[in-house]
Amino acid sequence: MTTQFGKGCHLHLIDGSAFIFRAYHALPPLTRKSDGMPVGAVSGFVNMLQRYVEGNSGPDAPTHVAVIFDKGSHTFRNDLYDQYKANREAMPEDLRPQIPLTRDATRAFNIACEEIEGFEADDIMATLAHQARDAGGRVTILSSDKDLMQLVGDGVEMLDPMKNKRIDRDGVLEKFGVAPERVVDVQALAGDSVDNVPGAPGIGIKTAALLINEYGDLESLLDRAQEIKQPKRRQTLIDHRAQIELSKQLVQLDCDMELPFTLDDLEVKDPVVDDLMAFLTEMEFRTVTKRIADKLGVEAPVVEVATSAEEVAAPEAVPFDADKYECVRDAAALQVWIDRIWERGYVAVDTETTGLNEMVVDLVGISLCVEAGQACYVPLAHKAAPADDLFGSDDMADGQMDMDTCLDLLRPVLESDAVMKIGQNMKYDAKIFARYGVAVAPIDDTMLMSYAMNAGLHNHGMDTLSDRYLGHTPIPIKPLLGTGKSAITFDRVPIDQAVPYAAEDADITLRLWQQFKPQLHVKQVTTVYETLERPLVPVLAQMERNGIKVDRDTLSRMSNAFAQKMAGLEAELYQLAGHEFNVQAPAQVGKILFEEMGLEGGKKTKTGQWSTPADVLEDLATEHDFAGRILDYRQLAKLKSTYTDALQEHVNPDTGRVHTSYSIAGANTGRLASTDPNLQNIPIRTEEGRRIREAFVAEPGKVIVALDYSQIELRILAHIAGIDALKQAFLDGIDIHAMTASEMFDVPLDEMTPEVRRQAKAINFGVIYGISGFGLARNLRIPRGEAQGFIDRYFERFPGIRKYMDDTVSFAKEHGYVQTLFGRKINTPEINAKGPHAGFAKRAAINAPIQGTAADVIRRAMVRMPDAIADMPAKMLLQVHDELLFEVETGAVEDLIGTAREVMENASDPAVRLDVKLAVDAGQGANWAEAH
DNA sequence: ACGCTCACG
DNA sequence: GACGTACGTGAGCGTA
Repeated sequence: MTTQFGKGCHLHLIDGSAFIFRAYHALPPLTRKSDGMPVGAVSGFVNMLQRYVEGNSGPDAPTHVAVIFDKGSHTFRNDLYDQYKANREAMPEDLRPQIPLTRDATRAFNIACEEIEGFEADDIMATLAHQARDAGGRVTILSSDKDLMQLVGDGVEMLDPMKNKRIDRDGVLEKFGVAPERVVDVQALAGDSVDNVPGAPGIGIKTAALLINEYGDLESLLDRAQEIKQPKRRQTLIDHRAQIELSKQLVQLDCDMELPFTLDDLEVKDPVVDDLMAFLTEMEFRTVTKRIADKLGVEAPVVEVATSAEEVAAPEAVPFDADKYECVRDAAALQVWIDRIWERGYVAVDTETTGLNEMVVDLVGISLCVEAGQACYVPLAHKAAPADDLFGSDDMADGQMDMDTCLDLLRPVLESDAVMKIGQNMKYDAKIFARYGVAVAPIDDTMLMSYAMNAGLHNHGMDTLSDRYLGHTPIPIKPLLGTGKSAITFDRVPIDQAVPYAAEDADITLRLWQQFKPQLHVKQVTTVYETLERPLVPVLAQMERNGIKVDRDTLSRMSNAFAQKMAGLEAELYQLAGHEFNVQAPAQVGKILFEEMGLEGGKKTKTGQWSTPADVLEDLATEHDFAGRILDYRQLAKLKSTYTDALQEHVNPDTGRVHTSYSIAGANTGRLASTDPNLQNIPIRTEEGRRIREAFVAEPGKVIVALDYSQIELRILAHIAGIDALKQAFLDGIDIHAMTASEMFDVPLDEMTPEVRRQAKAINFGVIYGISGFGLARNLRIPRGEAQGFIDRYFERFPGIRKYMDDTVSFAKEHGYVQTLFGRKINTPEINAKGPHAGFAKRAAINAPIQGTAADVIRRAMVRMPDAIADMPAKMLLQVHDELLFEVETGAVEDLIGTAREVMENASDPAVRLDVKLAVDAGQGANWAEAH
């Protein structure tokens, strides 16, 4: 019954993207009950298709129809002009997962559904319209996009589906002032701010049409531009000729594409009722399913809708099956996966490497997963022989793709805006890819999703998440790599063993994502995830890759000096003790102090050993030199081993710099943590330790700049607890600890003694930590009763603080979590515990909103910083909780300080209006010691 | 592997 | 009435 497309045929071309966006914006967010999948746009899309189908009767009915979609964001137009559509807003988060479903919906209606990588839907429609016209048929384009108006004429018309208004030649003339053939000329001149087509500055559609009508076409106009009377207009056309010609190329649709299908493939077919009903049921659309079933004259299938998330069993589990994972060994096999990724719009990615330090390790292989249970591993650099093979052990194993070939094939998907790349701790993989020249974006991260939802409940490593949320224990890596000295790197793992392990990681990640993504809304942490967690990934990746220059010679000299002093102290200590012992063993030190010397005040740890912490030794030091010497020795040993020695090992041989790694999901409160090495605890409190910072230097011609928030936690406390006296003090720029002391002890500010101020300062910090009489007493070394008196006095003067504390604890007891000002949730599972646990949990709950809000503030500043300083010769290097460190060219220091301070001081805006202004102190110098 | 101690905010 | 406590981290060392 197939008829050849030709005279008498009528082709309908539906602009799929326009349908999707209209559907998305017309409907409120709607989620599928069973799993929370957003389906609002799909529902709207289905409605529009249904209305379309219903309206297709009578003599004007189409014989052929197709819905045409965009695919990928990179087209030949981006090659012509990299700014094409560059200012287009990113696709909304909850729309992206619905895109593949709109394809499914179209197929469910048995309507042809077409898209071609690298081309816009407009080009496909242009080509089809020309083919149909040339074959003698009629064409109707269902779209209101003015870019398509150039196609109108000779049997091609547009139909605005919203206004139900047909647009023919006259309609185009009305809109553009020229015939359809000249529409591109007008667009080339007028440009298009939506698509970021430049055009000619200062010329709009009206003027453009005037000029084209006068000179006939664009080429003639540009050739004869000298003749234009208005001087400004003339000059614009002469100056911007290249830009105008480029614009024409951008707006000109491609009517001669090679299509992998023919018009005949687009013939109108009746829907297959079962397929359509199956799709609607799967989407859990009750009303729409019933309506369409009625229209089709069939019984509506029962759509089961769960009443709450808890009642729903886990989405029917596809069992984990390592045998199903594919090993991808050549380009053809990889291409199959890439095609599937484009079709899906998302992919879970995992990299395997030769180690854990992403600045050093080599890429060994890549895993991909597009659907639960369906994953592959692409081995790239596995060695042929195991490590203990003495002969030819560096030969590559057979059957692996060439690294560059693989990365070149994957790069388009990994960099495409249209494909979401899903990872578990994506910062790691993104840094690896970055070193291989691939800029992975956009990304989702299951670790960060878990962190946003479950901070405080458990850690967010893959093993934990898989066990907890998928009920599946991942294949352990240990048996593959071995332990200790005989451990091998992943490139020595035989490929057949690597495949199940590596592919499973991607499979797990995808399943976690499918589960977590819809839950972000339910748990109301989407904004936290999207503004405070995820955007930090590229920012931190860049900072970590920047690294900071560390001068090994400086450290080395200090290390030698420390060693000498330690040797001297060691000898003295042996003499004082009367025998040799291990100075660094607390148990031995305790034995000497509390048994051999018989000193009082010793306590034992829960393991039964003598305890010798610094504060105890400090008290003893007044009685006996031994304790003081131990303290001195310990300080030096700490500085030497942790800083001057270990830090040198962390200098990267390629960059000469130290590259820390930040954990985004480590600290429950939202703070970052720095590891390998920890650069957030470089000494500063003692003069000797502080000198370590002299080794953190700027390159020649550059300067280290440090900006830190002044008293940010106390300011946040003043805001949250609404303490007017504190707010006023910050407003007036008064010394906040002195003010506290003055209020508490009725001492005028100008008679304040350092001792009284010190006590008030301890109380201020104590408040932030969830103060207790015992803790304050120990900190200030005063009797417990006296400390309690201070606290009572404090609460009398600042009753808002006590209220904040009580309110916070009762909120935590009721809800099981506390919140920062920006909505970050910190779970408090122990808050209702009995016994000593309870005290910990209470204090943590009191502290978390304050510490967490401060953490949120600096995160916001960091996310905004790269754009703010983009045109400055400056790099952001480190974050130390309330401080950001930069390396800046000497001439740009003041600029950088001005801009970065602005970003930091206003970081809470516009989400939160703080009653207290945030203040930022700045310093600069050749090294970190000078900058602080 | 774990506890102790100590470096930072 | 006793208990055991300042909040949040990471690293190096000694000891099991």
